[in-house]
Amino acid sequence: MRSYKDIHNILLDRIKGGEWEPGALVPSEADLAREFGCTRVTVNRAMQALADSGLIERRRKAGTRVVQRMTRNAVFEIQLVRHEIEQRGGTYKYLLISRSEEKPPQKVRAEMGLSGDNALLHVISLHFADGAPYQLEDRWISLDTVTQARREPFDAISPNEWLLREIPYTNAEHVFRASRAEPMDAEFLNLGEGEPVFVIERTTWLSDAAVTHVRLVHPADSFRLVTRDQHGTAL
Amino acid sequence: MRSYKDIHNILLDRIKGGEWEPGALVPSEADLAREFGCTRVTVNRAMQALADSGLIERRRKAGTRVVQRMTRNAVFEIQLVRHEIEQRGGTYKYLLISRSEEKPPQKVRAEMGLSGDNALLHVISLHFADGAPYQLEDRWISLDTVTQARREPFDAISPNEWLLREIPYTNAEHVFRASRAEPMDAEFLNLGEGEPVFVIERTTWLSDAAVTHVRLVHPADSFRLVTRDQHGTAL
DNA sequence: AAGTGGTCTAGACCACGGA
DNA sequence: CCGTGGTCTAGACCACTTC
Repeated sequence: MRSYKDIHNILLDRIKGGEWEPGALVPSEADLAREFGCTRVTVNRAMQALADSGLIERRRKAGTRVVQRMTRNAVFEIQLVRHEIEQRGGTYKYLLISRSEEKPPQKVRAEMGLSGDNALLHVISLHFADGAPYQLEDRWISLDTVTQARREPFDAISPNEWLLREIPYTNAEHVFRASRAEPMDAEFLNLGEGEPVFVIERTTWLSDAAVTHVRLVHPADSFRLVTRDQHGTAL
Repeated sequence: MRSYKDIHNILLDRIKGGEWEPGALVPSEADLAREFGCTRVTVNRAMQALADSGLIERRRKAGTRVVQRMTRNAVFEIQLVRHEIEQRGGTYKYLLISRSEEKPPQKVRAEMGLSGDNALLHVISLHFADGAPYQLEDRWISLDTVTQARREPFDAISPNEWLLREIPYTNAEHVFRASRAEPMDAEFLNLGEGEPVFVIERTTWLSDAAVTHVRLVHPADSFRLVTRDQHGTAL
């Protein structure tokens, strides 16, 4: 018998192989169901998977077409810094640098979409791989959303890890860029000022409430982000 | 009536709201089906969506649990450079720098997983935004996989655009990093040597055959990669 | 109006894997 | 063993959108 996965793969091959060209109209579910000797539901499931991975577009009555758009998606996995390091067989160390309640700069406030001028929790810390500074974490935490953070010293566990363990989030925004080491970056990462660094800025929300905004700075030489992407592999 | 999307959202709320904590066992499909007054299939569909977005883990007999593993996926969209620039209202310009058949350096060969020592097509080109160099494209194209490339001069259309239009691919690997401008980068991007750049290296395959490997270099100041991610949003 | 995808039900069998 | 998820069928109704 043909499972929806079989059908998915067959259809995938037809697209990859060029049998169904970009923009082409694909047979209807009913036709394919007849062809494969199964129910329309089964075909539907295979096609939904293809649509989810962005290879086809479906519209009622208009039918299903192979996409023409020239964008593809790439997926990367967000891990704990600690796991990232340990997974490569490195030794991880964490160091708290400072922890205070402060009013954030305008830029952070804007990024998090905050309206009032409440103080946030500002935690700066450092992550080491094999004894060398690997990542500087400069983080702002909303005390309105994450009230528990007020009681957490962050001296033994990084905000990164604590938040990920304690606080769910629903939305995230990432910005990746190359930049020059700022004075603080240079000091803690043992770099000359202006040397290249890889910066990740991440803001997360729980529903509409901002949770945290963080700036993660890595020495350019010791950091790379890798993705491996396959068509048809859903998230 | 309750649709699978309703159920999906209800379950999502229970996870987000902390009613079902990380690691907790979720009721069985049969129980939930009774609770919502629908078929098990409908519940199954809602749960599959949650599993796809990585919020729950399901195992036969063991049941379904809210994940504890704290990795999440982020998705970014890969566009044509031209579209990227035009979408921001910028003016795009393309310039071919060189085009030749050469044996690639060992590093490129390894990245593409090539065994022989065939020559590849080596195309270097430059993409401008509003008159300023935006991206240097240093690309190797497999002439075995992409025989048509031999006849394409790439003087009017960039390899980036040509490949995306002509050649399907099935797998891709991306590496993102910050780096120092190499001599060639500095020359074409109007940078001082050693200044920070943002580098993307992409290799793509069609089934198991390598298609192309490219190194895309951007001045650090004018490039950022942004993602916006929501739970439950499949690819 | 009619064709196409979206979804549900009721019932069934199977595959996996924990106890 | 047996509970849980994985999947299929047959039939049905609905929702959308183009013709």
